[in-house]
Amino acid sequence: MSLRHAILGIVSAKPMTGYDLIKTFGNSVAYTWAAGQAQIYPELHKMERAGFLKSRTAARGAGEKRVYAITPAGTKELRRWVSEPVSYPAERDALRLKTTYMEMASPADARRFFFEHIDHYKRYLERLHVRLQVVNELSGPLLRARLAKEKPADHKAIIAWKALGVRGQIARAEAEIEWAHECLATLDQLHPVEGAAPKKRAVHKAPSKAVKRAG
Amino acid sequence: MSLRHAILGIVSAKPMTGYDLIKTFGNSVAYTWAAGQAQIYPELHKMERAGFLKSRTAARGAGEKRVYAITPAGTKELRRWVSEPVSYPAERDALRLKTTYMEMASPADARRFFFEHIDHYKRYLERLHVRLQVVNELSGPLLRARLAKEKPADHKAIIAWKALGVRGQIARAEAEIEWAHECLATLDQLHPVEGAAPKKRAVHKAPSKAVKRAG
DNA sequence: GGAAGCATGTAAAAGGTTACATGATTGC
DNA sequence: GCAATCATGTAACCTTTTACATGCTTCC
Repeated sequence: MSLRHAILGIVSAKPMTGYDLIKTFGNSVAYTWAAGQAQIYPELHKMERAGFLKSRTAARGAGEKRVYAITPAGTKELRRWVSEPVSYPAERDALRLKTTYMEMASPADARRFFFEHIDHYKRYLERLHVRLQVVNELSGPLLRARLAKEKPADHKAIIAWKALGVRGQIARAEAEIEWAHECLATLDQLHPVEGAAPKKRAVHKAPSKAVKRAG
Repeated sequence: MSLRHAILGIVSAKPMTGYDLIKTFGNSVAYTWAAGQAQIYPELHKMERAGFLKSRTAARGAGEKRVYAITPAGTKELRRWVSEPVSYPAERDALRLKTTYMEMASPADARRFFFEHIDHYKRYLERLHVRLQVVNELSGPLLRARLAKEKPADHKAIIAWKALGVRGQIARAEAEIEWAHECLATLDQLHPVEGAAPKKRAVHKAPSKAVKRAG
């Protein structure tokens, strides 16, 4: 149940509305724990009932909005969770499963998948590098709010751990890109492109036909 | 909905019972798509109703057991799915989220987490390497059954894709281990161990011991 | 007056986990 | 006889996704 703890982590830096929280989940936190609006509002209600959050109404023009702040019990729960061992979830990866049966797809489709894989993770990497810079330059408003609450002696550690979280995602993304290149290389060996200069050892295949096509 | 396609992939090699399928999910497939017994039996019923599988009863001593085989519709569905683009799920990683707030844990707890992370992925890596060897040596009964059904000209591609699926998981596990070492190095800088010789600019280097644990 | 963004919710369904529940067969 | 393993299921619960639903405020 980490959605709860992701929320506690965010509001521990600064009280905010559900809407603000949703935006935060769309930016910084999304790199490690994603959550949608339909999950966040009900969870806020549950957390207030459980005593981890306390809300107050604030003015918004003529109307009102609800601002959530962490309670001492919430802070305690956050620390408890941080110190508790993680349990590793079962592996589940659709593209990897698909790769296992990739001989059933056309070489063109296969090529497309791995290009898309590289593309996906390259774009993810770009956002991660931006995020890493934001962390290292302390240019994020939430991080600034957090640092303002903590002793200057602790700032170094706070920044280091945030950066390492991002670096972990970067490492994973880079591994995915490298793997996809490996897949493309294998694909080129299995199905040499007509007219293309053979790069390495050409694979000698007697039948010129493609492996197998859907149908 | 990849559970369905994982099942189709397995039974496309060889007809089997639900029980056999569960064992297979506990071994080979588990590396890319995990599923428990409580999911598999109901899914088999649904798939038979949908026409993707056909079951027949087989003798088991005095009793009976149910053997599922893929139908032409099932084969078609499998090929359709393989050729269909994947959609990337939202990122969700409990340890990475926890790392973001690791300054709230004690250095001892933090150290423990990353050692456990390394340990977890080292053991996973071991199983993956065994699996890779099984694939490359064609010593798995399911893979043999599959190859027996396909043209020898296609064998190379079938093996290559299975191996690449495993290699992807290996790449990811290795990236996790490297990252955890980076975290440990940072931890050493933030909280130098008493009596330890201070390294300047510690690069991620494995601590000589303690990474290993009895299985 | 209208668009963009602020703000807050609910409902239904899908997918997955944990626990419960049962009984036959094989090998020692 | 007993244990391990074969074999098949269900129930309750939790988490997440997709879609529906509403209305105010700010700025142009």
